[in-house]
Amino acid sequence: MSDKKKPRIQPRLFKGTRDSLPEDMIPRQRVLDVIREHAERCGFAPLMTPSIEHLDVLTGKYGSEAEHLIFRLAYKDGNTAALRYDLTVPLSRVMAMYPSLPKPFKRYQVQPVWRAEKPQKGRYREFVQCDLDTVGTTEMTADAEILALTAGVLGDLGLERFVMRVNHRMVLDALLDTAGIPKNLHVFVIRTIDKLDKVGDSGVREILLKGPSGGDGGITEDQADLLLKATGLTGSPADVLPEVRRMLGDHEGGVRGLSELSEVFSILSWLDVPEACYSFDMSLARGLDYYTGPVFETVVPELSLGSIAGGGRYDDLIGRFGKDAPAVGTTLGLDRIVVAMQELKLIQETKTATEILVCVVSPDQKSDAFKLGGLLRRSGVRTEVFLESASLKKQFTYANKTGIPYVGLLGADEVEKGVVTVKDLAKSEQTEVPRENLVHWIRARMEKVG
RNA sequence: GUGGGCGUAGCUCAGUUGGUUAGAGCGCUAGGUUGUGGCCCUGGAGGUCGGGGGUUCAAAUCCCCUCGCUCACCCCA
Repeated sequence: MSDKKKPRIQPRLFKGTRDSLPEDMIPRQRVLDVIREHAERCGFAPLMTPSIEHLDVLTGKYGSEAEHLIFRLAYKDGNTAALRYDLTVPLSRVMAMYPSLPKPFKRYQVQPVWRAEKPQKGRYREFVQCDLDTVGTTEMTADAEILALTAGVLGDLGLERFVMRVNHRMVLDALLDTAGIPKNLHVFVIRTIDKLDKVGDSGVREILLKGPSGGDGGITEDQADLLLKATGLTGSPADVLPEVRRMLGDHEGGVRGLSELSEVFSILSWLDVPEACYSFDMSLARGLDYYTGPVFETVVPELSLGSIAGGGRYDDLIGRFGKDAPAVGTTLGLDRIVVAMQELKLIQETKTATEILVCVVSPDQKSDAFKLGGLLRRSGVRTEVFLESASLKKQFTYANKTGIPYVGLLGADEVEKGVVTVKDLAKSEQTEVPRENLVHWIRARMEKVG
């Protein structure tokens, strides 16, 4: 009857959003488990904040470029609210609101953020971020700990060939000062340098010489030479630090930035972070306005999906809410990490967590099936008991499509003999297992698989 | 905001001088096999050809407008 009627509302997704079906969620949860484990192992505590904030809490923090990308909400009488753009600004608000929190305050937070961008490959309007931050200390130990934690997580996930690029905002500013670049061109120059990966030295040089308006008003040839020479200095800290120091001379901010970086790198070595996992990279800028000290960004060079993590020190951000506090943190791009792992074939496709489906062979055996299911579940075996009275064909089809590896059959014969017939769907092998051995039997097999 | 590509079944797509009732594969569903899935065979359901207007005896096909998706730039996870 009404089957014939078409639904009036077309099911569709809002631009830039997607559904995470079980096959997407299962690997994501695995990644999340690793992140959570590492975070708590290092003393980071969980935090959640609302998705919606007052608009003025968010504005003026990210810089004019990013500011357009804040998702604004209008509600009654022209009041304005917005969806959070990242997790760092909400944390800053929390720190300003609860001054009695013990310092240093270390927290991790996993929640979606929203950006009103035009979506494209690997970029969405809603995506999940996982942030790790330490508030309340200016010590570089905090910066280094966060980098080490990032490396630990990525290493544990099997992403071996990642590189954490590290730079320092003060060093960058010192470089521009040393080159004699006027303050009003700093933002332009830094943004241009950030494009090195894409357009290369010559492209960057061209843009720099032309200036922000594209005509003249750019920097001089000599300045461009100096900048490109400096940004070419990328690699092991032991090699690069001294050269940069020579280049920047006595510039006060430069000296301070370099000494902070060298401290960070020392601590990383104490923490046994392999040298191959990080580099000093003079070309790293980071777009967000609120960074004040070390900045970092993690990439997997063999993949072209942008950065999978990024962060830095933001000592002045919390102060804008009235209560000063230094802070440093990183964002792990949960979704992108999963993509990276998929592309590197580090995730075996799993559609279900269920280990065995207990079939209801006939209505008479319903109680036996559910009793067995209960027993298995109490023993920690992930068990489904088929909920409907249906043909075995249908029940097997369900197991097959869902990806459940084992099927248990408990009919009159089995009940009488005190066994369960278990079929391995992948191998198409079937055996009778005594009821009391079933838990052990499954455990042994599931562990072998992984 | 600026450019390019694409909209035909749930999905991936065929469908050229405009011409009967718009097709395939996959998926879904029922059966072949009433204690057994994946393979195979047979049947079934499922389409205002993105939407609107125009040209024409006739439009998925040609023209105009519009909406949507997508990729790139910008910026970023």
